[in-house]
Amino acid sequence: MSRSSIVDLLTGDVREVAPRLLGCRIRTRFDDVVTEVELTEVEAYAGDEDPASHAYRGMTRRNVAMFGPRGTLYVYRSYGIHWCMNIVTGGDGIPHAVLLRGGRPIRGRPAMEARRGRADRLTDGPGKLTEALGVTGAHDHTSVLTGPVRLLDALRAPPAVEATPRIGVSKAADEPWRWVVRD
DNA sequence: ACGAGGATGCTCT
DNA sequence: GAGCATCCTCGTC
Repeated sequence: MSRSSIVDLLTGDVREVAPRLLGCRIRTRFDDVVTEVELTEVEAYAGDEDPASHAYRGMTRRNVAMFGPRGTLYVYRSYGIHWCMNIVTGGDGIPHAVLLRGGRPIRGRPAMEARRGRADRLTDGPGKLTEALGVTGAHDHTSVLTGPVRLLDALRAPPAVEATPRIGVSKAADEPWRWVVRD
């Protein structure tokens, strides 16, 4: 089965799509400053089937973007301080999404260091990754297919991945819906 | 290596 | 008013 487009990449059950995103890239371009990472850590959130999802109880002011088309970015504020980013996979009003939790910088490292205010631990957490890429609430509801925050296919063969329970959730804490690139 | 605690603000009950 | 899909610093071992 071959992949013909990024939309195809995002099509399917969110628990199949999420691990498939490992090795793919997120590239942002703001005022001609380009930063790019290769994804190494993701989590799946399965809407009304998933008590840990922000969309478990339906649409709220915060989570509207999750009900948008496949490829919509859902950016929310975490613990009052950080921004975290998801890519919507459900489409058709189905609020399934993949939380981007970590990556490896492959382009624009100086800009990432400037945004993070340090030179180490640039992208090894959802808040850090989002900050390094310059993504904020202003980008909520934009599309990773056409917007300033772009999802790009992997440059090489898919990496070996490993499934674990999700981080920091209290509901459905046993579901192994977090995937990381195996070291 | 690991754990505790603080910063900080918004969402939903 | 409670509870966060977190991060950082500073203790201690």
